[in-house]
Amino acid sequence: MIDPQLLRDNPDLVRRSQEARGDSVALVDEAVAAEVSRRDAIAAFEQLRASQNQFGKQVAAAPKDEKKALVAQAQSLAAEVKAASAAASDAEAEFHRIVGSIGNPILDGVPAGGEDDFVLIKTVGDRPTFDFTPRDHLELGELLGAIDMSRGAKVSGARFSFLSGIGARLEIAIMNMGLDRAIAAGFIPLITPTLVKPEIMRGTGFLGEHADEVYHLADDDLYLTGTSEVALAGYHSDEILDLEAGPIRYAGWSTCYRREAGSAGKDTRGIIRVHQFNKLEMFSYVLPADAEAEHERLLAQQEGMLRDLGLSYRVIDTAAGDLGSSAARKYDVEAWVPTQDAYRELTSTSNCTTYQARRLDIRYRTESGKTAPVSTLNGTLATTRWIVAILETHQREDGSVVVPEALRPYLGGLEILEPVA
RNA sequence: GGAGACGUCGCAUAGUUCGGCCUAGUGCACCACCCUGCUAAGGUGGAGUACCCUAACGGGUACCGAGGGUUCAAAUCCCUCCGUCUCCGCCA
Repeated sequence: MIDPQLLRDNPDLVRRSQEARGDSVALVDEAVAAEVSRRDAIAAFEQLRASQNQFGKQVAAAPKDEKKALVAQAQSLAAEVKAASAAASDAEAEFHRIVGSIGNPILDGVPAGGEDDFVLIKTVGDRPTFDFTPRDHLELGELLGAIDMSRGAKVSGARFSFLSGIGARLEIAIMNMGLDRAIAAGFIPLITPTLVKPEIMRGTGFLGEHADEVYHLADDDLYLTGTSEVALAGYHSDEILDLEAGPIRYAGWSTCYRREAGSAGKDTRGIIRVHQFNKLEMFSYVLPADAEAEHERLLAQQEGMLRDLGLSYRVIDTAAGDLGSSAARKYDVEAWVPTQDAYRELTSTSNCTTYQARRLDIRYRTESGKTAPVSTLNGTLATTRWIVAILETHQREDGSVVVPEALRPYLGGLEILEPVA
């Protein structure tokens, strides 16, 4: 949720953000109006309630013979209070509904527009070149006995896979490499629940426009998380955190589930876009003033991983329209995928400023002793999809794949992945 | 899945029998000040969260796991749900 104070003080800033995102600007004015009626309704209710409380004391103190008359008198007041109370909670709900649908105001410098309007920040590493026709990740995966899509489809349907043999080991290796680095950088490992309650899913902002991307278990009213960000953000919900000693950082390890509802026909081959994968996610709770610096830290962690895995990549500053509602800025790190002749997203890191924390009620104590929402940030540190870029980048003519040095310790020293007979 | 107990303002507890004197008492911890010649004890006061009104001082409302209900009035009565613990059953 955005800061209601911002709505009063600087609605223009919110309007500009909505505009850049391609979202409704009129919503801002609706929100301002809803705020006024909310306050009026609350004031009216509280005044009535105060007089009812006063009256209650009179009744309690009155001698027996006067009580009956007083009680009769209080009945109409009670009805008024009830009506005013209902009006106040309606106005409150309406206000939250409207304000809740306004996206996090973007940070300075975030480009306006949609998916293609990103700003390129940097390109790192030489694109691999081959003196043979490179195989795509699925062909390689099958040669290596690492990826089995057809059995995935047999058991669970399209967009499900089995990682077998070296494929399974490769995924665990990537995840473990990420975990070791995360621990070294002060992140606390956390294996998170992947089923969460509606309020947590809503609080993290995933039940907005993209609600159809989320699996829902109707019988239990629980949601399958598409990223451990959800559980990591919910972890400290309704808490007041002590950030005196610095940011609180977690590395969440979980399986992720996505319906991929809007991507029919897109990336249907291999494991680029599947319904289920594993991911190690960084998540930081920081003071608002430290959020942008933390964002750069998360990005640096991600770049370190890609660089040491020998991948060629670029970093982009995602355009406003391509941000989730919670993010005020998002950097994607995209690796070069030779057979697609394109950069594909391997990691994403978002600065949600205080937006997510406000929804989930995560606060810290300011110097004056007041409470204020913290800032939250998240970023991928390792995920199944990386197998795609690693296989394709480091492949050789015979279908074998050279293991990047940094990854070898996690594969028992294995240097070359050899095709199975 | 069955039976039972419990969920109170940081922690621990009182209050729930018979609704109003509980806008919630007490202890510990905490903060400020006082006293004290000493790493202690004592005294006084303060102290939760959110929202609303106010220039400010200050005032008001809500919150006793969550949500409904009964009532002039609910921590206290009723219903639903959630969580914790104990016992039993079932299953990897």
